Amino acid sequence: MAVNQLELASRTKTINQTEKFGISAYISEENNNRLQSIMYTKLAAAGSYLFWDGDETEYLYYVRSGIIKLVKSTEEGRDMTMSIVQKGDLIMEMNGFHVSLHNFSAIVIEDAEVGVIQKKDLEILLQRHGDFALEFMSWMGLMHRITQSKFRDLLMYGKPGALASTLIRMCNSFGIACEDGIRIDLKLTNTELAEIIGATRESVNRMLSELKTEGTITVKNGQIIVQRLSNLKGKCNCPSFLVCPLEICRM
Amino acid sequence: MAVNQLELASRTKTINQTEKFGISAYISEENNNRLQSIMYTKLAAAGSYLFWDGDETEYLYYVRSGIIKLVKSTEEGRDMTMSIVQKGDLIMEMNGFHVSLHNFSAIVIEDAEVGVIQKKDLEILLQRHGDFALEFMSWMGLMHRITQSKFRDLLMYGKPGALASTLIRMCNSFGIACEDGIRIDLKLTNTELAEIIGATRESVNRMLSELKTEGTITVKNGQIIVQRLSNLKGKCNCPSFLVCPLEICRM
DNA sequence: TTGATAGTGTGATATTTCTCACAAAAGTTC
DNA sequence: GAACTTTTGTGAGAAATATCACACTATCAA
Repeated sequence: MAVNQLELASRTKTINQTEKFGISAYISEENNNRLQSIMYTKLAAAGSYLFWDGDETEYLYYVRSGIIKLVKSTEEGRDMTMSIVQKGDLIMEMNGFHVSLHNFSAIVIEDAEVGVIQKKDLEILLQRHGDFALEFMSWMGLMHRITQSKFRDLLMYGKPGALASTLIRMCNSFGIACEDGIRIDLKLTNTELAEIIGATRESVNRMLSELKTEGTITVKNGQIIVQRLSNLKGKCNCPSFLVCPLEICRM
Repeated sequence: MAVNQLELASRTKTINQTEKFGISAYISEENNNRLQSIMYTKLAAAGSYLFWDGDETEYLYYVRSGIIKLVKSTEEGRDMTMSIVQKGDLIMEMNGFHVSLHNFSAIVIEDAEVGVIQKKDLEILLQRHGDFALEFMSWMGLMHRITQSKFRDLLMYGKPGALASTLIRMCNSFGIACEDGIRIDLKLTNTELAEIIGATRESVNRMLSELKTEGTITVKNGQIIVQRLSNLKGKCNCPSFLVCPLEICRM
C-alpha cells in the first residue's frame, strides 16, 4: 500500500519547489532582497570544504544549490554528521558577532553555489532593520528546535529508531513523491548514514536490510524509496503528523 | 591529587557568583534593565510545572533563583531531560513570534522565582532596540551551540562518555571549588542522571561506582565531588580547556 | 521510633550494538 | 572489458547496555 495522498502532498519537497524554501520562507521579500544584496557568490566543488572545524566564524553561507554536510570529526577518525543542508539553507555558527571558532567542518557533497555573507555586513543589516532582526531570530529559534528534536530522536529509541527518524526527516527535506511512495533524492552510502545516527556501517546495513524485507523501504538506483512511512513512524514514536510540526521534522 | 588551581578558578561558579550570570553576561546593563522591566515575578514551588509539553509558547521565563529542568516525556513514560537551568538562564522555546507549541515541559526541581515575559512585549523591545536584538541573537546562537555540543557528547562516546560529559558540564554550571576538588551543588538521583544521558538508572549506578573506585569522584551528603576532572575529560574526548570554550561546555 | 517511601547497590540474564573478517557486487578508469 | 576502488552484505563472537529481581539504606513524617 502506498503512502496516502495527503501525506504525500504535505511531506515531500515537490510542492515546495515552486514556493519559498529555507530561510526565505521565514523572512519578507524585502528582507530577503537585503540579505541577498550583501552576498557574493562562490562555487564549491563536491569534496571541497567551505570551512574547517576550528576556523574563525567570519562568514555565513547561504546555499543556492548543491548539498553540503556539516561534520564534526574526532581525533580517532570517527566522524559525526550534524546536518545536511541544501538550497535555501543558511549555514551559520556563531555566538554573536565577536570572534569565535567553528565547531564543525562544512563539506560539499554535491557541487554547490553559495552566497558568502560577511558577519559584519549582516550585523549592520540586522541592526538597521528591526523587522529583519525579528524574522532572523524566528529562524534561529526554529533551527535550534530542529537540532533539539533531531538529537532527541537519535538518543531515545535505539539505533533502529534513530535510523527511522533520519529517514523520515530525509523524506521531508529531500523527498519526491513517486508512484511507490517517497523517493529520497539524495545518495548516501551506508557509512554516511551511520555517521548521521552515530552507529556503524554494518548496523545500518543490517537495519536497512530488515526495512527492505519488511516492505518499509526499497532501493532504486541507489536511492531509498520509503513505501510505508507509518512503519518508520512507529519505530521512533513519531506522533501523527498533525501534532508534529513539519517545519521541525527535517534534516 | 586535587584539580589544579587554574582549572578551579575558571571552571567553577564560585567566581562567577559576584559577576554577571546567564543571559545578563551577554547583554548590556541598559538592555538588561529593559528586559527586567517587562517581567512580572512568579514563584514556583518544587514539583510544579512552569508549562507543559504541548502548551502554547506564550511566555518566556527568566530564572531569578531555583532550579528548573526541561523534560521531554514519551508515551511509554520514559523521560528525557533536555536541560537544567538556574539563576540567570532564560527559558525560551519558540520559532518566532507567531503561535507555536512547547516541545517539552518545564519542571521546577528547587523552589524558584521566575520573571515571566510576554512574547509580545519582548518582540516590541527587540524591534525598538537594534543593539538589544543583536545581543539577544548572540545569546540565542550560543544556546544553540550548547545544545549541539551537548548532544554530540551524548551520542559519540558511549554511556560512560555521556556521563563524563554531563559531570563536566555540571561542574561548570553548578560546581563549587572545595578542598577535595569540585563539588556539584545540585542533588540529582541516579534516575535523574539517567534521564539526562539517555541510559538506565542501573547503568548510571554502576558507572558511578566505577568512577568512585577509580578515585575520579566521591560523594558527600548526596552531592558528587569531582576529584580528578582529567579522568572525566579522557572519557569524553574533551580537549584541553584552552580549546573548548567554557561558555559552551555547560548544562 | 516506627513505618512508609524513595533511592541505591548488585547479581543474573537478555538484548543491542560493535568489531573483525572476508566475500560479493557495483562503480570507475584506462 | 580488465583491473582497480568503493560499497554492500553477512557470519561469528565480543562488548556494551538494558532488564528483571530483590536486598539494603536513607529520608521523612507522624
